[in-house]
Amino acid sequence: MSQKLQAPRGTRDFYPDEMRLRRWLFDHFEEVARRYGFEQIDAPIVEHEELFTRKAGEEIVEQLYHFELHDRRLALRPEMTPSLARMVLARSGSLRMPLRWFSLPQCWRYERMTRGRKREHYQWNMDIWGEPDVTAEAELIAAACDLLDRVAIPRGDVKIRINNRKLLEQTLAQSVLRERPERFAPLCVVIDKIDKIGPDAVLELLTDPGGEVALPPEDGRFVVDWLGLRDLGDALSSGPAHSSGGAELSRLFELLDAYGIADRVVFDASVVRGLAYYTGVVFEAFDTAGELRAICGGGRYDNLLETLGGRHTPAVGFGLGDVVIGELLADRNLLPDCTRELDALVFPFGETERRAAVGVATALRKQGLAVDLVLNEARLKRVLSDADHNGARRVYLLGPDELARGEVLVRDLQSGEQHTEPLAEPDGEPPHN
RNA sequence: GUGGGCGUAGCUCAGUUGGUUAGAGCGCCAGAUUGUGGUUCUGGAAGUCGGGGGUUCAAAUCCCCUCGCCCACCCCA
Repeated sequence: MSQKLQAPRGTRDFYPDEMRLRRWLFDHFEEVARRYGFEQIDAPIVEHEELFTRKAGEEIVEQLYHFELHDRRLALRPEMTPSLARMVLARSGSLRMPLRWFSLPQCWRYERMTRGRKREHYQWNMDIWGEPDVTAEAELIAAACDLLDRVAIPRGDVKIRINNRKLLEQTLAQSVLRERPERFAPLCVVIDKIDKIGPDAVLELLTDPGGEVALPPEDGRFVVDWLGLRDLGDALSSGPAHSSGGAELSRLFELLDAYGIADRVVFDASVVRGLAYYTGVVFEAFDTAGELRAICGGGRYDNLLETLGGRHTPAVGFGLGDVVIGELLADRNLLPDCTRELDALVFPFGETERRAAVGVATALRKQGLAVDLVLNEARLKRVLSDADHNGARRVYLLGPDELARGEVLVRDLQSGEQHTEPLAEPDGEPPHN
């Protein structure tokens, strides 16, 4: 096939087989969102590029799909949060807080591909606006856990690492960053890489005199040592005396215990996330086997609306992409067998019976059934074979004999049993989904 | 970006000392008489052997270039 006829690298076509799996996953996203009282929103996939450029060395900004059209600089959204913030800002006077909004945006990022990383993915976003308390974080983390349960990932195969940028910021504010608090965001962007490049490389970046952070070596060492903490108690005792960030974490873990998910979360001082706008609690889900990149990530971004010119509005959210969780499910053989489902197939033997067949199909469709009507003149053998192939439960057969008697012959494909029904009111069963 | 592997029918793949019309399984299509599927049997269609160039009497097979896919590393959400 000509290369120009292939989908661009890193993008996917969804044939019915794949689409059914996607539908299955999205149904779970939507159902969890519904159970937590979230309402769905959407926004344009194309935004003004400026909405996404934040100059903190974020990779997400460097990997924008962008283009210029009629003197406008536009970009495909690499994530949903800026669009969401834009929407909140536009109606900030009339929105009744707190808000619980979710979305299923397709997001784009131009980067080199590896396993679990494409240039396009669908990301389930769950956000709460207007709630400064960590009760919001707890609610979101619980929702993420519910999703993992719904797709049957064994408890323990995925855990959620939690940290609080505020705790780190408050710790560093008294020492390393006392003279340069503005370097905190770029510092977090660098720290985010620690899992991928290791502590030594992070130290190098932090202390690079030409870098955005440019810490003295001993200060860099202090930061990297801090990141090694995995026990909240240790972090609290070695942090500042009355850190609100530490107190938030203690409270959050308590709340998560109330949700019954204390065993699925861990404190990890090295988690900061790679986006500049996070201000407080940050978290990410990862597979405990360590085979994949983060499955889900999120956190609190209380200042984002202000940076767009709005009023200070607390907000917290997470994103969970379809690609990584799809890999995880495929690896564990947890993807369901989604077969096509069709309630009925209606078959007129010839054009003489078509009018009656249309009537049967219409009546069944009015009952809410999924009905395929054979559109051409076909042989019965072929029609039954098609019906079988397409997962139809019943076939409504209309030949000259049936028409003469004012009946339709109904064949159940599972049992092979047949019975007749009066043509006037064919008796479909309720839809099965 | 570097290294390695792969690219033959819709899919999974056979096919080397270069040698007639390039194969299998699955799938697809059509039959096995009159209006009955999932099984079986028979037959059929379908491939610029990823693309381009070169060597040769002759290339799926050898060489070069190129594109694409996979893995690892590098890099990075």
